[in-house]
Amino acid sequence: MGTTNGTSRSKRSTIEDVASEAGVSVATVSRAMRGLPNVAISTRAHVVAVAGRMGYTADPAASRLAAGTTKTITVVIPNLSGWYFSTVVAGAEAVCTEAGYDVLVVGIGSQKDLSRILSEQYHLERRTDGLVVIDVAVAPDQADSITQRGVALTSVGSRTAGHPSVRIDNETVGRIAADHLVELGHERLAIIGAQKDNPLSFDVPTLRHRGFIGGLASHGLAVDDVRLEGGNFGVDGGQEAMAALLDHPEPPTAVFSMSDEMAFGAIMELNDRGLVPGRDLSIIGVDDHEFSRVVALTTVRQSVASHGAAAARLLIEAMQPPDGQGAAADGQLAAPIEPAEIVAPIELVVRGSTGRVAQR
Amino acid sequence: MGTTNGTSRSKRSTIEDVASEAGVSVATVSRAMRGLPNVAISTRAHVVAVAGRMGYTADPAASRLAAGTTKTITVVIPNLSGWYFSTVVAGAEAVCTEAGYDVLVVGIGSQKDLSRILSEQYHLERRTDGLVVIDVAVAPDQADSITQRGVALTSVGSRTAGHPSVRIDNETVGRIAADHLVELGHERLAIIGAQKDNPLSFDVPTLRHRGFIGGLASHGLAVDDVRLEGGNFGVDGGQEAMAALLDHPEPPTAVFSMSDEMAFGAIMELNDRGLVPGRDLSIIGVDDHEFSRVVALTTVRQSVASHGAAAARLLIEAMQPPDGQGAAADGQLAAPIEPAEIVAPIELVVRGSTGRVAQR
DNA sequence: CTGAAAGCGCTAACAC
DNA sequence: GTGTTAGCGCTTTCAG
Repeated sequence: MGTTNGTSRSKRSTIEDVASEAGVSVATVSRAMRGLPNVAISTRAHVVAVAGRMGYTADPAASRLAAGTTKTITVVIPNLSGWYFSTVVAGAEAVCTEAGYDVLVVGIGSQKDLSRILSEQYHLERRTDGLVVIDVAVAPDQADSITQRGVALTSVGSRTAGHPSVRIDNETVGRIAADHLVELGHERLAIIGAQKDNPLSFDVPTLRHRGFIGGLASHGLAVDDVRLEGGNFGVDGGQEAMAALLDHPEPPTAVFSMSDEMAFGAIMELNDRGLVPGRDLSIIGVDDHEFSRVVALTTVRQSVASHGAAAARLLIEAMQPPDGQGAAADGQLAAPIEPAEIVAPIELVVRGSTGRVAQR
Repeated sequence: MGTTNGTSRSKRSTIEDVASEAGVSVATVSRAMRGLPNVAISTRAHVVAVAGRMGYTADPAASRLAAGTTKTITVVIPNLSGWYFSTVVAGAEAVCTEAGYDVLVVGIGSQKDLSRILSEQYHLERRTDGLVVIDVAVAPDQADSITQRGVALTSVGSRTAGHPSVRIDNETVGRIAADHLVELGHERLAIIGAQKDNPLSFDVPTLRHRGFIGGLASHGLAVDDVRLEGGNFGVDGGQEAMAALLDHPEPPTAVFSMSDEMAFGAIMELNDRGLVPGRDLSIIGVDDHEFSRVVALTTVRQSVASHGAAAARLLIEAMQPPDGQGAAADGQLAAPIEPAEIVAPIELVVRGSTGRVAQR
């Protein structure tokens, strides 16, 4: 008993099916389904009901082509494995899915991959409505080109000028670590994870380093004595760094590891040498990795999952059409609202890996 | 100097632009770009060159609509955070991206979410060409409906009848653990992570359990003495389970933890009680988690990242058009090729957490 | 408030 | 081999 042709209900229903079934035009169905204005309240109810009964939903591919909007958010990360990144992604994914967005994940192995994504011919704007960029440096001009193409941008871990971001205050992280260690009486200190080279940049290691040094200074400690070791933010790097530190004739009594993962490696090295963390040598990390409590690592906690969620929310918000109701009454342009910059809380979590300086 | 209209090169070029610029029809451009047959070799070269010069690439949204194919693969997981899942995803993502597929990630909190994805109106087939399902049970009829909709399916962690899969032999996992412990002289054993209820199913805990028991039996050990504790496969669960075991008047001398993460929790509990793993009580896990070596956990290793990569490859292979060149010479139907079922290798990794039974 | 019609950019028959 | 021409299913002016 169909309206137009007698096709049985085997195929997936299209907007036309719904239109004829509801006795309205496709345009009306389209409006009704998307909550656009200019639809009689009763009409809308009817259409929605019919659509529901028929199990109709707009074909995403078709609406993408027609509307140029994708209902998709892309998460860009250096690599998916690794606790930090996957946790952030998990937080973001939950929010996006909840809001009806598909979540695309792309791993950026090298800076090259980034430019590929950003290149004209990748059709970024045809694939996604917004980008959540995690711990990837986006140059200002890249960022602008992204938004000019109609793609929203939010970063977590570092800020991108003019765009929303979620991050922690990395200098304070360093300062908290320094305070804690100094209060325990330590004076021979070292850092694992420091970026030895460019000491003026604004990247995470540098900021934490600066904060740490600053913290020491404010306690009247000489900052030149702090030994630095690199460490690629992985377990291996941490272990090697600690080994190097311990091989020195006069090893530190406390070390600040810029990530928990490196701290784990450092702790392994201590164990291997029969030293016990918190007694023979104090170590403090950053993150509060899920595993930190297993090895009783003192750390500066950040709640990574919530960072991802917050970033996703900012992004979704940024993607809402510029204005809803009251178009600026007077002729003034709406003041270019400052993009939200969330500085997430951090917190010292004291466990067994730090203790009073051992008297020698 | 354009061919048709004088629009400057400001807008992204379409297939028509390329066609007129190359002096051929859009159909030819389409064929040439996609490597389809029936294009003169010289024409193809020319078209590709022109397209390259113009920075042209097919708009994904448009080709999805027209061709019904998405060049997108969807990874379905219980949750993204967690070492196991994120590692599998990382492996899959790398392969998919390499092959030119976009990677969609969807977290399945509950069984409900799965059915949502699978429901008609989600237009699964309009969003993705294939599914990699990680540790999610897909019912046979669900699986069939998926492929009937033209979406390929591969699972990792468990097999789905009639579809490619990547998994390990979980019974052997249990057996290896049993062998190791028995060889060290242990006789009072326990399992952490056992599924106490449905002992006949084919899920992972059950299989490992069965293998473990079987292994003991083949050494002539009574299987009824094995204490079972649940444990949700997380650190907390492992800790609680170990606590329960130790509170028993006659605690085991060795325990088989069905995952490394639970083993970590168990080790915490041992530490808290001043017991040392491998001396006072032996514990063996499964996975070879990246942190297992940090706590010297003996474990049955599986190489998780490669599982994800392998699954992605199987999927991509399965999505290739049924046949390329030599259509079956005689009238026979091509034998319905058995879907590949990869049983990945596992390996005992002995570290410090297991040792000879302590003499009391 | 609603409908008609013109595309969105590409692919896939079908002719030549 | 190559060109022509319908659509894919939806959104969006533009009239009423």
